[in-house]
Amino acid sequence: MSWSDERVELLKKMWGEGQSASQIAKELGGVTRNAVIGKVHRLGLSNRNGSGGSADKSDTKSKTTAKPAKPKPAPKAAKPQPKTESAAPPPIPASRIKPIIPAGQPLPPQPSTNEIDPAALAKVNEIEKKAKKLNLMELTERTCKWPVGDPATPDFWFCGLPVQSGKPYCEAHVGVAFQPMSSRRDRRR
DNA sequence: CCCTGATTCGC
DNA sequence: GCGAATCAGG
Repeated sequence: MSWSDERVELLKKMWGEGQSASQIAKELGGVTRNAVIGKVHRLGLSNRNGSGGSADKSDTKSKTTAKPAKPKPAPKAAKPQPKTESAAPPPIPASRIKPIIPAGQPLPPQPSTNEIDPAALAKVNEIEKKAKKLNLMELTERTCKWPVGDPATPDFWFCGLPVQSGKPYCEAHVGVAFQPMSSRRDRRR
């Protein structure tokens, strides 16, 4: 496989969208994430908004062969969140979350959507925009299994983003799924 | 352990 | 130019 124009385009697009190298590699097919990363570097893309790993990689002494030196060219000035969003009106119409779990797995406590941390909900709405939208078959042990939409419609899919820990959901969904049992104003009745 | 990106270096 | 191997970090 070579880097055809189209493939490079897709690479750029996805990288720009913040997709991970491995995800891009999967999408392209025929390449590994290393290939993607290598290409990204060669293309001169590399850091998108500072995030992900660390931009600072200390030089690694001498390994096997003598390494001359590794001067640290100071990057550009600090970029305070470019926020380059042109057309992205997130109306979020019927973005109702109706969690329904595939098999016998920990069910998310039906979010009442009114007793959940608003910030957490906002986060969910945001990540759901770039969810992988996997179907049941594509779920793996480490893809977020948070269901979105109505299982009875074609708009049903699973988040599919990388799960946070040993949990079944990604960070955002864990946020709304595992609300600290509190705020529950113990209203005896 | 899973993942991320970064870098190096033989091809 | 390419990307596996390796590195470094979360």
